[in-house]
Parts: sequence; structure tokens; C-alpha cells
Amino acid sequence: MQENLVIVESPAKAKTIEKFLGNDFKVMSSYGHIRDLKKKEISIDLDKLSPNYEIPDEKQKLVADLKAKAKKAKQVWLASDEDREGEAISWHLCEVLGLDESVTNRIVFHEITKPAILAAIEHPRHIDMNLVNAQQARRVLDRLVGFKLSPVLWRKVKPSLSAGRVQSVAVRLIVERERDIQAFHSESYFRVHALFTMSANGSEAEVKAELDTRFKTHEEALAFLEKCKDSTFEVSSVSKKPLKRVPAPPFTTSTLQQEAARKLGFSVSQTMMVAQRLYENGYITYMRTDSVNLSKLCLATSKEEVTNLYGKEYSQVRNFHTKTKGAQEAHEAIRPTDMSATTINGVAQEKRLYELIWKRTAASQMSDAKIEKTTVEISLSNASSKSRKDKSKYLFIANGEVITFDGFLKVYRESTDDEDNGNEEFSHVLPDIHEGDILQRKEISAIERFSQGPIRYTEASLVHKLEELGIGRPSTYAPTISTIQQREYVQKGDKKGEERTFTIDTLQGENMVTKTKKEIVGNEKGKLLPTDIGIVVNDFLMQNFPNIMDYHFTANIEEEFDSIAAGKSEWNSVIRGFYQHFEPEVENVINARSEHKAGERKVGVEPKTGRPVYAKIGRFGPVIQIGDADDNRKPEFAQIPSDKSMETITIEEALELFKLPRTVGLFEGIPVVIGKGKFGPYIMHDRKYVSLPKTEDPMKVTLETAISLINEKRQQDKERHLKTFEENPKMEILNGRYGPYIVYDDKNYRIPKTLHSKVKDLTYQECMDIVEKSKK
DNA sequence: CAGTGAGCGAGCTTCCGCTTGACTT
Repeated sequence: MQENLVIVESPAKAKTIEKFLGNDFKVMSSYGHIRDLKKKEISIDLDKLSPNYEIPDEKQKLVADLKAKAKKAKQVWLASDEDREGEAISWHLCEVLGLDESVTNRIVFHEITKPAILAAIEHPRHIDMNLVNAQQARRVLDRLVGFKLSPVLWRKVKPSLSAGRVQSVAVRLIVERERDIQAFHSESYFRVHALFTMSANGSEAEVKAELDTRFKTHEEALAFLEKCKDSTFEVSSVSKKPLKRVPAPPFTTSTLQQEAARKLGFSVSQTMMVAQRLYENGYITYMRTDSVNLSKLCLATSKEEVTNLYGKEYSQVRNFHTKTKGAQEAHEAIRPTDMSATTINGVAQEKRLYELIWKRTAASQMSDAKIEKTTVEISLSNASSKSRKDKSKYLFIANGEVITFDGFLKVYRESTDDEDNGNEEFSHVLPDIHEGDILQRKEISAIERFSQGPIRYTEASLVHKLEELGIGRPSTYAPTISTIQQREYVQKGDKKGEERTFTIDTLQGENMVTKTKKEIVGNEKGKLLPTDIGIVVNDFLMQNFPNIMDYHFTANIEEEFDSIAAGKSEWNSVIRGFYQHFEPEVENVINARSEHKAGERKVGVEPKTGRPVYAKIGRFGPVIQIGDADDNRKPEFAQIPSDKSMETITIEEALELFKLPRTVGLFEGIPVVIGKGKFGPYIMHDRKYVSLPKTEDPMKVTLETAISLINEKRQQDKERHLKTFEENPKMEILNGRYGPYIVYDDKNYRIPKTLHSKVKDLTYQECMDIVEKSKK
């Protein structure tokens, strides 16, 4: 029987550690927290501000199991993570399992390696109540903010909404970015590119250069090109300087999510799911971490591996230190558990993510890349002035880059979010070039470009920003992004680009040609866009709870938590200090009787009646309302379609929404109504629907057209049922858009093409065979 | 892949951070 029970947070970790420890040790997992505030209620005594914990149902069996094993063991070792949450987990374990804190050992380690575990066992300590209290403060504060603010939104905006310290700030970032984009006015300018030729070693070589000045107007650009016609181009200086590039640190959760999005196209949650599988299979270290630290073991094996694969000169052992705000560094960086495995077994996604992690880790232990950068300045002098050389103030610059030693670039290059805006790099390999060389102009062109506004967030770039602000933790980045989409504050969507024309003037020989070209700009895919609800909720919270919405709120409160952890302040009084101010604010806002709903906007007036027209958030989302509630005539409502926004919808567009549904007349004594649903315009008659073809304008469709469409649809329906069976009413052969198919038990099955000509002759048994076959 | 679509208005909704599992599609 085992005398020692070790409790860690993760079952995969438990399995690994059990191998390192002797037979006397049983290692179990708590699966994260075992106890929390009640799920359905605030669960905090609001006078004493003390938490009321419970063990959730799904944890009961686990807790009973842990309790039984702890009772049998002579010694219990609490080995949860070395951070605020981990310390609290250990404390809850003590409380729930009835352990005596004075004889229970608390151990910590930052890496899952045998020496680290054995060293930890040598140095047990006791639970640090200051750290536990810092966690309780964090937990209680988040619950107070979330469970006090959300009901305010239910009352003032819409039911089921939510607010919280992390999610509300995430939405704010997206809303403000969108406003920045709206406010941005793109200005055009002109870049001048030149292609020169020179003779080098007997053959002709090309030199690409760009003018050091960008012109504001087309006239200036043209005047410059004109001047180039009779200019001579002379190399006025050549300078070379060595540059070095250093590798990025190993992956944390946040950087892994960003790189997997850029390089592999993974969503944030997809990355975490794949990483989880890699972790469970023992291929990588823990995937929720904010640390860039690598174990000594990893440093040693990486050195060996890099030396073997690429040679000694490529190896450089490095230690990285985190600069991230609020990092708690309970784990290692995300790295392969075994660097000698350059690839693994698994599905394609797992292999690709693993290889990315392997490369990033290996590169972090490799030499700097050495680059020689050459800058060539080319001056223009105008031969037309007779007296002296008339030197232009402008210079053409050509940059050349030669990698003299690739170092870590051999395996890995970090990607950036910068969008390619047609600004191709003017860096290339230059020919052997010297001061005083005269260049021939082959082509000089002035291209109209446009200043670029702010870029919308992607899931990954939002994670990056949140981490920079110290908001959220590795375990919550992915869930936060899901939450703000589930609440419909934010939508992941595509923003269609707009067509833009630009001019390009090219000077070739004595010829100057001006062309106008078209391009699509601002086409964005998978970007985070705020919805009307997101905007209204954000503005409401910004107005009423600016301190919670402050980008520094988390960072400031974290300082207080640190002070609790250091034993310098008492957790309950920190929370009291916050709640004293927060609670009256909430009361004020919830009791404030306002004329209008949050986010309500008067769009205009209905010309016929003079009644006001409003855009607002209704019970089921954004709506247009005509008339006031206290008016004798009942107000009318229409949903705002998703392609229009509350902020920008015009009175004409708003009134347009009320023109449908419209009744065009009677057919068979029943009204024929034209409506518009989420699948486009339709005709409704006798509670049956007929789609309107795109060629028909729902505002102009006549009764005659509608009747003929209804009859057409009736005919189609008749022909739809090709065959039914007496044996079983659940089996039917129908005729669909793509030919005949079988419906059985509300599911569809395709009929092999060879049988299409004789579907009417198919027997029940033959149909059943087709169904059975496709089920396999 | 195979056809969709309005409306009643009861009772409920919600936070952040730790960690995986099992309704079978």
C-alpha cells in the first residue's frame, strides 16, 4: 500500500510524475479547482463580503475518491501549480479533504522533469495563506463585477447579456478600433520607383531604387518625372553595415495562438484543442502558460539536436525572460518534451502544430542571423543648366540585403500581422556598385498610394492586445473570444473591400504614360466586427462604469492582489474598498429613470403622420420603432437587417423596412402577402411560402405574377412526391433540386445515378437497401 | 446539397480561472 499521495491539477501531469517517483507514491489529479462560488447565485455575503463555496455536482465523485485515498495515505503532498490559483486549489483541497495544514506538505515545481520533481520533494513547505487570499480577492471581485453589472444590462439593454472585467474590455477594444477606422480618412500620395541599369563585369545589371521623398500631389510627381528626362543619375554613396536578427523566445499560449493563426490558419480555440491532444499524448509540455522559460534538460537536448542537425556554429544556448505584465510563470514555455523528435505520429493538424512548436523551440536555441545591409544613394543632376551641375535635393535609395549567416532563420521565421499593402520591399541583391558609377534609367514611375488606416482585430491579434494590457490568463483567452461572440457583441466576419482607382505615371525613354488602374482595398476576412448590441453595451458601460472599463483597471487591481500576496494588505478590506464605491454606482444606474433606452437614436420623422422614428435595441435585437409608447396609436416595430447598423441607418432605409410585408390582393379568397425573411423575399398565401425569384422586385410584384408563382410551386410540390410505400409511411421518394432522392425517417439518402431513370419502379426493399448501405 | 420564413410573452439569463469528459453525429 502506498504511503504517499501526491495531488496535481492535470491528469496527464499525474501520469508523468508517477513515473518519476517510486512505488511509494500514488499521484492523483484534482482536475483544476474542486470548489467554487455557487453557479446560479452571487454566493457572497454582501455585508461581510465573504465567499460561500460549494463543490459542484460533477466534482462530488472525484472529491469522494480523493478523500478516501487521502485518509489511507500517511503523507499527502499538494503539488498544484505555483501561482495564485494553484495555491488556492491546494487550500481548498485541505479544507474539503479535512487535511491538517500543519502536517500536509505543499510542493511546487516549474517543470515536469525528474530532477525538478525530486528536488521539490526535498523541500516541502506549507500553504501560503497570503497567496490564497489574493486568489479569493480575485475570485470575489470578478463575481461582484460580473453578477452586479450583468443584471443592469438585462434591465437597461436586453436580457441575457453579460459584462465582466475581461470580456467588456475585449469588446471595448473592438468597438473603438471600428470607430477609429470610421474616423480615418485615407490620403493619397505618390511614391517614385526607379529601375536603373548599369554594366557590371561586362553584363548588364539592374538596380531598383525608391525616391527618398513621397509627393503629395499628382502635379508634383509629374513635374519630378519631367525633370528626370534629362537628368543624370550618379551613385553618390555606398554604405554597408552589418545587421543581426535574434530569434523569438519559445512559445507561450498567446504567441502560439498568434503564430498558429498566421502560419497554419488555426482559430484560437482550434489551436488549444490540438495542443491539448499533443500534451495528453506526451509530445509537448503544458499548453496554458505565460512563461518563456526552458528547463535545463531542454536546453541541453536542444543544443545537442541543433549541433547534430545544423552544426556547432548554429547552436547558441539562450535563456529568455518574460516581459509580460502580470505573468505568473507556473510552468515552462510550450516546447516538445523530446527535442530529438522532429516529427510525431498523429493527424495532420497535430503534426503541423508540433512541427511549429519544434521549430520555434529549436530556433530559440540557435545563433543570430547575420545580414549585410547595403544602402546606395543615387543623386540626380540636371544637365540642362549650363553653368554648373544643378544637383537635385532628391535622392534615390537602393537597399540590398545579403544574409551572410542564416543562423536561426534556417528553421524558423516569425510572422507579423502587417498587411501587405502592395508595398513591395525594395530590398534585393545589388550588383557590385561603387561611388561615382553612372546609372542609366530604364523606367521611372510615380505610383499613387494611400495612407493606411487602423486594421481590425483578428482573434489572435486581440489575444495579443489583451496580453499586452495584462488582461485575462492563458486559460481564458480562447473562452473569452467565444463568449463575446456568443453574446453577439462581436461577429467574426468578412468586410468587403471597396474599389479604388489610382494613377500610375511611367517615364520610359522620352515617353511619359499616365494610366488609371483599379484595385480592391480593405478586403478583410475573419476579422472581429462589433454588432449594434456590442456598440450599445460598450457605450452604456463606458458612460456609467468608466473605471471598470479602464484599460488599466486590471493592472491596477493586480497591484492590490500582489500586495495581499505579499502580506501587506488584508484581502477583505481591499474588496471592501472596491465594493464601497462600486455598489452605489450600480444602484444609481439601475434606479435612474431615463426617457430613452440605452443606445436609442431618433432617426427622423414619418412624413405621413409626423410620428418620431427611433433606432434602438429591442427585446430580440436592433429594431426601428415608429411612434412613442405613450401615444394613442400603438408603436410599430421592424427588425433592422444585419447589413444595416443602428448608428448609420437613414430615415429612408428605416421607413423602407415597413413597406413589407404588404398585401397585394386576394387569391381564392385568401390574402396574398409579400414578405421578407432571412432567406430573401417570399410570397405567403394560405400559410404556405413561395420564394420570390431574384428578378422580381418585392415592392412591385403584382397579384397576377404572385398567383402564377403560387401555382408553379403547387405543381412542383405535386411532382415532388414521386413514390410512397404502403409498407412504411416513413419511406418516400422525392424529387429535389438535384434529382430524385430517398427520405427515410426524416433523413435524406442519395439514389445512385444509374437508377435515376427507373426510380418509380424501385421497391420498398430496394430503397431500404440503399438506406442501409449509406449508413455504413 | 435536397427547404427554410410570423406570432403569444413564462421564466431565465450573468463573472473569471483552474481542469477534462461523454450525450453518440
